[in-house]
Amino acid sequence: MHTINNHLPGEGKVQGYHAQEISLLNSVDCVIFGFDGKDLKVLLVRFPYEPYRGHWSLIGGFVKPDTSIDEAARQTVANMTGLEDVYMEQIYTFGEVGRVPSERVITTCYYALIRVEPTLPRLSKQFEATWISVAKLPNMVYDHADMLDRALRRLRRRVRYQPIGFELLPPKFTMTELRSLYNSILDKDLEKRNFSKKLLIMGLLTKLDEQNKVTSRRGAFYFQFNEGKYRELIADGYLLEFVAAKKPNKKAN
Amino acid sequence: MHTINNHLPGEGKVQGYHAQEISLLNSVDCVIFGFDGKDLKVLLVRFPYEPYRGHWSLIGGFVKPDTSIDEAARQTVANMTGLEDVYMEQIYTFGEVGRVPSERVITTCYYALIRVEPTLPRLSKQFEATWISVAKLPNMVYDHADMLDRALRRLRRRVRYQPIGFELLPPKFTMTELRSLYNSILDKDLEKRNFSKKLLIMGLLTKLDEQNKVTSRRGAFYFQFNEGKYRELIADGYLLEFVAAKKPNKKAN
DNA sequence: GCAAAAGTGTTGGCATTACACCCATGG
DNA sequence: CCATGGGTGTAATGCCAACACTTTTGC
Repeated sequence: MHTINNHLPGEGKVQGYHAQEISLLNSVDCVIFGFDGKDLKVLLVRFPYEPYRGHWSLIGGFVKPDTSIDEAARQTVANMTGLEDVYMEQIYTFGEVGRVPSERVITTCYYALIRVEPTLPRLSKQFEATWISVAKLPNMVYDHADMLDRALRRLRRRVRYQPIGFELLPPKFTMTELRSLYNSILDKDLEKRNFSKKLLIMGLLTKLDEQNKVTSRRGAFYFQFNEGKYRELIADGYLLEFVAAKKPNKKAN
Repeated sequence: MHTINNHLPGEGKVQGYHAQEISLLNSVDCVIFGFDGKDLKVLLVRFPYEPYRGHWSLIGGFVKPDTSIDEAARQTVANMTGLEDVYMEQIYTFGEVGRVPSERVITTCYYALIRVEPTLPRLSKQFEATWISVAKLPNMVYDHADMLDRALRRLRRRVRYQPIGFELLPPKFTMTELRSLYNSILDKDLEKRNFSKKLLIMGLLTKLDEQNKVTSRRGAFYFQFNEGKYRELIADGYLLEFVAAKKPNKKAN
């Protein structure tokens, strides 16, 4: 690195062989996905500055000199939702020159997977943070629509060979809830029997004695994600697609 | 974005609501993959500055205020190889605070796929640029080993459902050359009959009349990548894995 | 005539799909 | 007793992996 094409008059205070380089603004934006039991949602806010005041926007923040970009993304999510230790993944860095009209900003986009309910009390006040269904997204500032698009495609792909979907559910969930989640992420209608069959055969779920009696008369058994089994599977080299997803998109859920 | 956790004393010259933010150095590093007909290689250089002078390094450059990061990566590859219009993909952005000891630098990593031979005359002088087999990588400066690792994993995954492998081959290639390429990327020994069968059934290859008489007495027919067919397939929703890759890793090639 | 690479067809097993009916319960 | 969602088994299909022999020709 740092070998070529990099000789401009310096402005910064950097030393050594970086001395002549110009520094730039860096930010992170977070696509916070949530699942409310029915639809896949993203957490959006109202942009607080002119000329885009009031437009929908992802949540973000600038990268400080003594903070890693991962940490900046983590803090962004924590500030907005109150949640720590959230599953996050870096998606892509947007570095076009004019993507933010007023300034050159390089923005790294992350997604986070969280559960919707625990955030609900903490939200709402800050910039009207709102859970919005990914099925009907509003217009957004800057290139945030691109970010969301990339995040969603990444999630859809990732969910097929890693059990990250569990991050969007409470620790205990019914098979129907799990399938409903996958249906809304993949925008497919996965076949009920095959879905549970596959998950159970792989051993990724532990069936509990407890039942959810709320949504049905009969009651539906709760399951837990079996993390030990998952580790075992990937250690053995299986990180297989674990959700059949071949049918063309019917109506989800 | 730009809503929270971002209020530090300003140093930069930015205006508006960014005024108090501090800017950082941004660079790009490129993992340039090449295939010499036998092994998958990366193009590395000798790092030119102390205290790492002479250590192996990826090729990179700083991001200028009026250049996008994609463009910076493109220029880096062009400067080092003389090649334009190269297949490139952004991999990941490395933003840990201490990853470059002397300075805070945020680096976005790309990979590029090119053919080895056309670069050979142009290389060598600049920082001893050298094609090195990915099978036996040397130690590298900073976190470049991590970059290479990520790039390689991305390539291995990508190559299974997008025909990017063709970018590493000349326009005309034999079935054996193609298989040899996939063998070295995936570090597997793909079965000869099944490999050609699958490719041919998918219609992604056009068989030419011409033969390569160099590597065998009998001669091997050349093929071309059928890009139209590829577009047709993805338009129809097939972006399937098109290389069988189940066998555990035997010896490649 | 033989070494060296190219080329090709068939089969068994497994995974995936598709499909329909019974169960348990609260009201 | 019935409406609602929960839960399960089987058969047909297609895809993939495994496998071995023939062809060509330069030397």
